[in-house]
Amino acid sequence: MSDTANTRPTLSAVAARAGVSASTASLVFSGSGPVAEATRERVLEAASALGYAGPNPTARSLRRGRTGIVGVVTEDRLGDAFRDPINLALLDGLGDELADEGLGLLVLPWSPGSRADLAAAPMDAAVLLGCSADLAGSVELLRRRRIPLIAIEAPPLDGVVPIDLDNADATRRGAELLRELGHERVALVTLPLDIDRLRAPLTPEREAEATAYTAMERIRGAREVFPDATGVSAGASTVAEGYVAGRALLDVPGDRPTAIIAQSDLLAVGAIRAAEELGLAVPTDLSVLGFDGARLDGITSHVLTTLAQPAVEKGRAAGRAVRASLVGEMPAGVALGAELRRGETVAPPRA
Amino acid sequence: MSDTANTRPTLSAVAARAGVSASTASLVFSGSGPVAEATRERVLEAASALGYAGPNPTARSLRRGRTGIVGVVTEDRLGDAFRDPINLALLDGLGDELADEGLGLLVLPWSPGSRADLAAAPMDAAVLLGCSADLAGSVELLRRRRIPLIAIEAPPLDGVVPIDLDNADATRRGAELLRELGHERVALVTLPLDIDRLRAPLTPEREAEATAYTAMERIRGAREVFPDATGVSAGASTVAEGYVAGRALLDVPGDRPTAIIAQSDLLAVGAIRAAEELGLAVPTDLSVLGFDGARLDGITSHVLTTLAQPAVEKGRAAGRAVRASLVGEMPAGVALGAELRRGETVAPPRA
DNA sequence: CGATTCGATCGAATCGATTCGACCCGCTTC
DNA sequence: GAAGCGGGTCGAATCGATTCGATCGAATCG
Repeated sequence: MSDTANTRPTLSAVAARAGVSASTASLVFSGSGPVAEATRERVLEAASALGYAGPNPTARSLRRGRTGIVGVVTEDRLGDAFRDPINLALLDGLGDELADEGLGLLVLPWSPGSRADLAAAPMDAAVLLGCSADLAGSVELLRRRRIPLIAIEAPPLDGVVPIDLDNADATRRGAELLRELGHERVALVTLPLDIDRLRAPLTPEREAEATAYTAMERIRGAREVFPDATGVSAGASTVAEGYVAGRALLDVPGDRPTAIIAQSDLLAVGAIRAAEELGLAVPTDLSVLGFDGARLDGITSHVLTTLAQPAVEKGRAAGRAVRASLVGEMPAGVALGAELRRGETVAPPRA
Repeated sequence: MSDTANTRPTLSAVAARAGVSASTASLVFSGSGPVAEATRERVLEAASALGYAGPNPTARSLRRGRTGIVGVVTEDRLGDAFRDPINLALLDGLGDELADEGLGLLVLPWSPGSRADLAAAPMDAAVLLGCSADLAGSVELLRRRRIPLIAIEAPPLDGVVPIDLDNADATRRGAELLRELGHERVALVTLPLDIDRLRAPLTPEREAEATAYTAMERIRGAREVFPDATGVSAGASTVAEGYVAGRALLDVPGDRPTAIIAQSDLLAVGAIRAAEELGLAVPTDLSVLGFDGARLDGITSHVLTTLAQPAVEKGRAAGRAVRASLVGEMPAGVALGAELRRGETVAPPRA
């Protein structure tokens, strides 16, 4: 107790007190190398007497060239990124896979302008998650740091390992179902098209300038079946936004769409709510297709027809890619598929 | 291009190429100290020629004694901790407050046994978030590292800055409202009592062994008004768990409770759902009180009567405490209050 | 019994920066 | 013209560990 200085004890201090060299003390803590039992005990005793908490992580990282940290680059505020159940599922998978390796997740909310942190944050690898905007910019910055980069559902980028989802094809299959049922007037409710997250009708101009890869791929898939399909973009993947979008599409004079392709389940639920509020029954008066198939704890009583994606597996795949990169391999990209899950929200259009 | 070795360039390499000393090159990047404009340019030029991405964060951290990282110790899997809207709101506040300072959040899901990471993760401070179980153990470990510790709603701990909520008092006020309305048979749906998260009726034994501070405080507050109140503990703060708890409390022979005090809004929603499924109208046949007052995007159409807590502010307060600690101050703890928000889910009991 | 091996330990170099004090030089100031 | 000053640069120490190669005694082997 008495010799516990008010400064953090170092390994050398412990070694000195135990009467051994720093090298030997280091071996005791790192476990790499033979140490006599008696010595080990003396060192540990000295450590606990000094209140030594183990090797300084920073110093160890410097020497070893590994921080044990994986950055997760998300958009926005932390909370927003994690508000989406699909991201949460992904995090579950990612965390799982990395925890085994003792890797921690450093969350890097990233907005254009604040890129300083990306350059200065200690990490061994980075996972780019839904960086719809200016992905290229951040990638460039990170690439210079020569750390492995894994991107979730991003356009192909040199030197970046892609973890992909067949967004276009899955949406196409969903759209085909609608067409087979007889639908012709189909409207889209898309995810935000860019960081501005404008809540507005789709226009060729807006689509041309869109930066959100996932949203655009899903639009593309829908158009393969309904080439003229249009719709509105939501400001976020939430029920509230889906509701607003739903009102915009349904509360109009003239011919309403008979089906809505929503780009997330939350948006779908919102659209359904809007429909019901307008006196439209789902699926009798309106079919609604979702995307994600994530657990929507308590959010709705409808069993959505949706394109269920393997979100946890997406995270796991990313985690495995990170691990592979860290041992020097160049992991192959992964392409995952979503599966059309038939629920109770689509039906033939009313005659 | 040609002299870009396959190894990461260092500051010295840049300095050498620019024909200056490492010290001067360092000044260029850190900005602390005068550098002639011409020199600065030469250094930056050399840096970009070598593809230098800026000072190695780890080395910088070692020298400066600061990592720029704040650990957030949560329970469980990442996803679970973030599934609770109240934690998300807290993260928003915390992230906001820390981002200004350039601090990143390192997420440390912590389960008994895996405490290795807590010892080895580089961080300048740690925020303990809902560490119901074995808090003492992790605190001891972290305290040895001499880093500032901030705990959200935890029992008082030496050397740990508390960010508290008046859980007991708030619940008491909610309970008083119920009593004033005439309720006598009141049941509790509590948050998990410990890491086992047993979904089971409350018993004196279980309560005695409970480790979840928040849950116990809220129980205590309720008992100040209804000393004999009992109920069930949920396995998580979710609608599904609330539903199960609600069934357990309501689907019974004999006298049902006329009111339920749920320890979170999600649990309250679940309980309401259970009630309605049993043909009980809320609030006519059953009053339900929630806790949190967080945004429940699209989860329910009921306007909950609840104890709204300032979750974002809780995060901000934690963030401020972290910042204060980092400049050497010993921040005072903060005690926040929840406010009874009258919704449409409580009413006098049916006569 | 000499040679070899092995286990235990240590010294010194190293990881990649930051920072303090010294130094040089050109200018002002009395 | 000497002293003083301050901008600009550099050398060397330092942060706290890890790790490689060397050393040394004891045990094994032929």
